[in-house]
Amino acid sequence: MELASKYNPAEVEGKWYQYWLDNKLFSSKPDGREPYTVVIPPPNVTGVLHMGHMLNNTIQDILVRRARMEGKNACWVPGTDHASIATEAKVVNKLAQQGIKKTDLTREEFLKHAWDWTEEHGGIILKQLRKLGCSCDWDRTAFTMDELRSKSVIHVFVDLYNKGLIYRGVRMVNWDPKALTALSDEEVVYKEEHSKLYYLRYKVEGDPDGRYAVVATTRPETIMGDTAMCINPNDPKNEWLKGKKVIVPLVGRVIPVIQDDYVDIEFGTGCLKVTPAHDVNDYMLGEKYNLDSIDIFNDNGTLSEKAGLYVGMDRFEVRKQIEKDLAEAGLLEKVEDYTNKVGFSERTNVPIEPKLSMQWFLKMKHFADMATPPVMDDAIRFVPAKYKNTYKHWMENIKDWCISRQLWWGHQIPAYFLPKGGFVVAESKEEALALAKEKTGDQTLTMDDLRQDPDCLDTWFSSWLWPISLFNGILDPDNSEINYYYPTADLVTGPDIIFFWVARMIMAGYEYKKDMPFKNVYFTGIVRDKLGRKMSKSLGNSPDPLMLIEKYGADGVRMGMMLSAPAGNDILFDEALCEQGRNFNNKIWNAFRLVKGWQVADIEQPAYAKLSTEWFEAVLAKTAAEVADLFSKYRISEALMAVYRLFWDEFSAWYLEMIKPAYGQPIDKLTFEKTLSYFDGLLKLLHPFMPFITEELWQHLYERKNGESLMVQKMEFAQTWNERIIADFETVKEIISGIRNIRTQKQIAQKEVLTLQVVGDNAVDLFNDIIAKLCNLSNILVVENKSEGAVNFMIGTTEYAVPLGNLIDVEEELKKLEADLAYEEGFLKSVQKKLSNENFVNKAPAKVIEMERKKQADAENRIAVIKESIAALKK
RNA sequence: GGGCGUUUAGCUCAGCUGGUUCAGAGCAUCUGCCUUACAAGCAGAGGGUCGGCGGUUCGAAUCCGUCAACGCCCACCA
Repeated sequence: MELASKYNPAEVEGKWYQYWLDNKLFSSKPDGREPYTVVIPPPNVTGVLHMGHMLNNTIQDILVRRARMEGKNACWVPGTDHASIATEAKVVNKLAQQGIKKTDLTREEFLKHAWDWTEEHGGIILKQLRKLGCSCDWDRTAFTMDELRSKSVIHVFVDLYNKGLIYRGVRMVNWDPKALTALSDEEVVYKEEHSKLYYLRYKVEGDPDGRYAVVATTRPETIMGDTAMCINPNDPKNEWLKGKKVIVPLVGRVIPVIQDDYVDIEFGTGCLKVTPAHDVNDYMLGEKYNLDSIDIFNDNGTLSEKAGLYVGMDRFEVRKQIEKDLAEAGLLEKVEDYTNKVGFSERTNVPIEPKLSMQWFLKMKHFADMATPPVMDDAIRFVPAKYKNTYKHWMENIKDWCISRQLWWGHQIPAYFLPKGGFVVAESKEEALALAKEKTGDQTLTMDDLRQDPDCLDTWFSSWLWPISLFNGILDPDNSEINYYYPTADLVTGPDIIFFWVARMIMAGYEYKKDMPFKNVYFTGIVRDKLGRKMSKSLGNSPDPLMLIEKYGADGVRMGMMLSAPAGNDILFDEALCEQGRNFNNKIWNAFRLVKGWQVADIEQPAYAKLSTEWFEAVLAKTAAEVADLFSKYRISEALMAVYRLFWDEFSAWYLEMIKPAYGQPIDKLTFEKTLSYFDGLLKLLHPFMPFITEELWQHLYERKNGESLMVQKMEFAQTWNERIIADFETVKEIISGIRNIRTQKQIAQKEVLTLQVVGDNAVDLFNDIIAKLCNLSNILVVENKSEGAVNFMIGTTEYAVPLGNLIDVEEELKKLEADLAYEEGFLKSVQKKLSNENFVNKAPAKVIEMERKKQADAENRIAVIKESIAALKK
């Protein structure tokens, strides 16, 4: 077989992916094996692949492929999320470009557009995952709004309502004036803003002296909603305002001065304007003191009729205008610069408006109580564990979840309003009608009399069921699939959705399966560029993943991602890492070319080759065990590094060089076959990280039958190994390095044959042939004294020397030896100091003292050798 | 304002309950090599008083305190 000197991923990746698909190797059905289940964090259905997905899905695929090779029944379920608010926004934008307003459409018309859009763009991202090599069971591809998932969501809503855990009511919610919907607390991100603090004058009603109170506010545009002013009862400077009434500037409304110790005496003037409709705290004050609530805003953030002033203007325009008007009216005391935190909508990035509105809520305490202990007790393991704290804190301060959204794209809330007030909740309109008749006693009611709540549910209200609903565990709770695949094994996701998704899945798991949804959660970091900046479209610092795959191959990119991705740490992505990945592919490729290029002959195995195979066998087994251990700790990038070094250093640089036959010579059959089997083992270890190149080479390693694949080979390695040979060979490596170093320093070509002298005892003489081979030595001799004109080096306490005759530079050699001597003497001194310290000798454990004594003896030994060498040179 | 985390070579990170010359790895850098698998390579080398200060200890990168810088999460101070 002729192989190019460079590996070309493009030629093989598509071929093998199709082969895996054709042979149904990703497919999973319940059987007698131990299941290993992973559910994909469903990407937005209309999204495209970005670097975060690349990282996340690479990790999942590595875990899944590894588990599959460990003999488990691996099932990775893919799917997409309808992403209610994000998708609806995209559709609205697209319609706007065509000159269509959402408000001009009926719900049905709009949903038709949304489904068209979903079908057009939907699933692109899943196709892209195939390019990356993801081994998902595509036959199981699901969508959070497909029939089964939708029915599950509706069923759960009705169930929780019947359990009394869902309620409807008017509450202060986070209102997104752009998306025109309520949001949950988690969908609000607080950002620091440089704004202004306005000091407004509120004249005291009927005050003969025309006195006024000053109120500091960041939102002067809300004064039209003021229904009280509040002071702290213990505030002496505002004592005079007690029991008075004040006049809202410009508006002219007379409002009472109330007292509550909520007010911070130190802040501003100690006077607080109270706007119950537009501030969460004011709302609480309003409730407490039974104040009027005037909602001055329309849903889109413009001023409503109720404001009386500035009607129809945008809230931020009003802020500018009212500042001028207040100043003109002499009602603006002063304006200060001020920094405060403003809540923004996570999706539309506009400032949130606290708004009183009728919404559906889920009571959360019940869920938090169930979901906290398993994480704290590590029944569900978080990697890294630090997120346990975050989780606990959120659970302990949980608030009810606003689950209704004023959107059309999503699961419509299964509540039906009755003609004469009230509502019923049911899974279908038929059931709703029956319930309605029962509730009202009115048997003449028809379907047409029922009006379904137009709102839909928060996206996360469907995603929280994902690990269950994927296996139809909601509608058919005891089916064989859910019983087999649930609980899933590992969840791989970002810490940014720990509350949105992870926590809530745990809640749903215990509510509906009485069990955890997954055993381990691996939190990835955020992918940043090499300067540490978040990747974003606007910065243009986010590489296109598909271009990267084209350039470096999927295996190269996967390795690039994994090289710097410890759990929980942000990863600083640098294309150079993909290059490293590609180079590694090439290394593997070329090692394969070498091995497969050998002539094999039926000759006896040379002793050095036998020893080499014994050594590598030990290294392979030991590293495989290390890798398994690292995987169990989810230290995946370290596992990759261990395999990388095994292949590059131990196998290619050492082992292959050791057994490589001389030019034109054949290799013995036994060594060759062992080498192929090591290659086979290496490919298995590598396969989860780089599936394509490993499959390509595995297929060529031996004759394979159609349908066979590395993907499903058993990852099995010896559990014990010869530790002694590994340790001995480390010494051998040092000896070889020492000789190579001499060659480099003295500029002696590899072709020139040298000899090696071992002064005293040769502890690793078994390896003489190998040392001679790798260093081009004619012989290795044990001597009592090294020859004159030999350059020496020490490994431990053994001296090695290479006779060079008159090649050596005496001056230079002396200099080097003097430096060594100085170092050794310094070292000896520090050891002696330790040993002469009574405290140390009395208190340190015997083992440690013994160690120090050995250090001392060794150092003395080496010093003697160096001094001897110096003396010899000076002669 | 509260909580958590990080700080080790130019970069990204290991270093578990303090003790084998423990200060490591990969990349990058430098030097020499187109040696018949691989220049996307081979061989060799340099580089850090483990953020600062203080403490515990015979002994601290490792434990404690404190300060600093950075990052993340949470929080209704207008």
